[in-house]
Amino acid sequence: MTTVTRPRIADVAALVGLSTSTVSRALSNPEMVKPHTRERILQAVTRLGYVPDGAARALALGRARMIGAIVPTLDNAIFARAVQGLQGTLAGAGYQLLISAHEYNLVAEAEAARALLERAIDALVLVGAEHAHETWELVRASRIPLLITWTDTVSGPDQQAPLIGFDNRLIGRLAAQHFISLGHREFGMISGFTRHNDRARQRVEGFRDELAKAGMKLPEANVIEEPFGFDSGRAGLKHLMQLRPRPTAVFCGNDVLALGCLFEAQSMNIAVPRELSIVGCDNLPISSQVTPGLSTVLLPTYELGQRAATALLDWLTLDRVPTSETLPIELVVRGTSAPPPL
Amino acid sequence: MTTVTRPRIADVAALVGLSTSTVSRALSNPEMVKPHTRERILQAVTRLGYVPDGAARALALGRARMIGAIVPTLDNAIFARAVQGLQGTLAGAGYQLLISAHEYNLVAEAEAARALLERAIDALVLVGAEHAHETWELVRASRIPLLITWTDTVSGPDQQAPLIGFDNRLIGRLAAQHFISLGHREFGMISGFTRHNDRARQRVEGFRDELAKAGMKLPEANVIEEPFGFDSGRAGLKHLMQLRPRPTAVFCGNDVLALGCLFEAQSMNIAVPRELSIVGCDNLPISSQVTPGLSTVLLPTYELGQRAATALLDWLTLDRVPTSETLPIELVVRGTSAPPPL
DNA sequence: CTGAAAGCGCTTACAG
DNA sequence: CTGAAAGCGCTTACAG
Repeated sequence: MTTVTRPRIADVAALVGLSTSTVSRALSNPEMVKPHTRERILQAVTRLGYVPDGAARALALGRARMIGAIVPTLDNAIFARAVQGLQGTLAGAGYQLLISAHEYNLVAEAEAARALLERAIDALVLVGAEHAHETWELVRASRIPLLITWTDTVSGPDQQAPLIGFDNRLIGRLAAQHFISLGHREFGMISGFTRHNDRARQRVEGFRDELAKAGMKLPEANVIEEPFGFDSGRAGLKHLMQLRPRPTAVFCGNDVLALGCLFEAQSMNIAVPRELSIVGCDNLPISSQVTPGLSTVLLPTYELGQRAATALLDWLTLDRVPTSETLPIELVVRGTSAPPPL
Repeated sequence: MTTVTRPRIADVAALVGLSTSTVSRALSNPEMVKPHTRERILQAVTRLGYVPDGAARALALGRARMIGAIVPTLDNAIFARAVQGLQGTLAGAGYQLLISAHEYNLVAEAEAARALLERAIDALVLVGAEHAHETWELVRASRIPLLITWTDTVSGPDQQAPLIGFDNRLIGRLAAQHFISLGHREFGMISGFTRHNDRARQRVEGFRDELAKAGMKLPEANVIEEPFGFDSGRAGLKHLMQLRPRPTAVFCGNDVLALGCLFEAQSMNIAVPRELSIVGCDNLPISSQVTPGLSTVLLPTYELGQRAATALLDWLTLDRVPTSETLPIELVVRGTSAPPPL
């Protein structure tokens, strides 16, 4: 009883006078063991506080019931929420989540991928389709299922990983259509860094393309790239407001930027929406709370996490390769939308 | 070359004509292998895309270089941020994070604990000192290091896990002192559920005790318990504003509640801070952005995550049991603070 | 500096 | 229904 190391399956077996085979079965395939035997084993398990060793189990079974996920950051509610959806659904099916963040650094992402692959994950979830060459190689060599999220567009020609995500170009197009329909003619955009970020890039492209279709331009100078964060939204607006002609409508790559932009407008005494319209992307909980409410493109990110989880589970347990999927998004119009000033 | 399973250490060994022992050493203890041999092995590793099997490695070594962490939710920036700090620091030292959330349900927490313990974690991080009996038993039986965070107060008499956290009573006391010094005499509090949440409970206690010291009361009816969320902050304020005498100062258990409270005050046309003062807790990034800025107790949660990580690393690698630690907190006064109306 | 062999703690055909 | 034995893929004393 005064063991200093944790109990092993052999300790349980010894206590009840049975073989480790039977104890193992009682735990993994209870129906293969006589009820009475099973009872005694379960009691011994509780008495000793026996918890199976995951490494040994994973080695014997060839799967660890762990999923790896690498996200840009957890320090943005939108990813935290998606991870929450992913983790909760996986846990419900007996899978645990190994999580890593790379802070928008694709080299760090590759290192994270290696670290996770070295820990016996059964599958890997990545955000976006743009990754370091090494990341692709590692995943390919490991031969585990890879699921791409957040985008519905492959980046290389040879990629065949299933995608569950959003049409990021459409996000920009929805914002542009909205502004155009309100009558705006001068536009600005505040984006996260587009380098190594396909989602950010596509949002800019979609916004610009839709404007072009209507015969309007989004000059390079009117697109501000900043790291994500409230202060970046603020700095972005300061920049944009110095341009002539001054933009009357600003699309922000996500709600954090858009809220920073909104707060800065208030600091600068620019009336929103009378003088300036703003559209964000994500629909964070806070976005409907602020005054005026933020117009934004709603992304169902919690559902994304859940869908990614179920897709992965189907893949792993039924060997059914998921079909790629584009989740529906919609523009939510709130108080930051109005026609341009006369 | 057309292997359908991933390469094993034996494949690498075969390719270079050496034993698996040598390949293993080249990877784990490079200095034990002749440089030229090492080179050849590394080339073979790259060529085959060999990544060691984590389960086998963990079984042989007796440690998996994985840490488990269970938090109430990731859907609150404050925990997401702490997890980010924890994960980043651990990854820097070669440890990966297995994460789980229990949505403030201690039974779910116990299940999560079991699930993580079954996956060969080297240590476990929990939030708060109040847990299901089963959780304590599981951790004890597993004999792995346990680190308690977010609080600096043990709950049972027999607990000896190190704690790295905050003085949650002090949080409430700081709010009370602040309100008292402004001249308030009628108080309200909006708290998360205190049942099974020692942090929330202690914040209420600290607030109430400090008021009592100054000869003032916080009646039961003036403490509103709601789940965490903006809407709860809103609902809480609606309740409080119906009380007579009406509170002029409201302390909220966290910033999400406080912001909801602030937004509702604006909806109800209650002037903040002229008619109502509000203090929150956490100092979320958004709290300094809104107008008026939210007065709050700043908790260094990112640092908490980092400190927890380094403490754990010391414990695991140097066998140095961490000493418990109370992280410094401070009241940040912003626009939601003012003397009561005459 | 390198290799053969034992061992980490499970699971599961195979036999009985 | 139960047990003896092999095997999962590594690591590491031990020998050379």
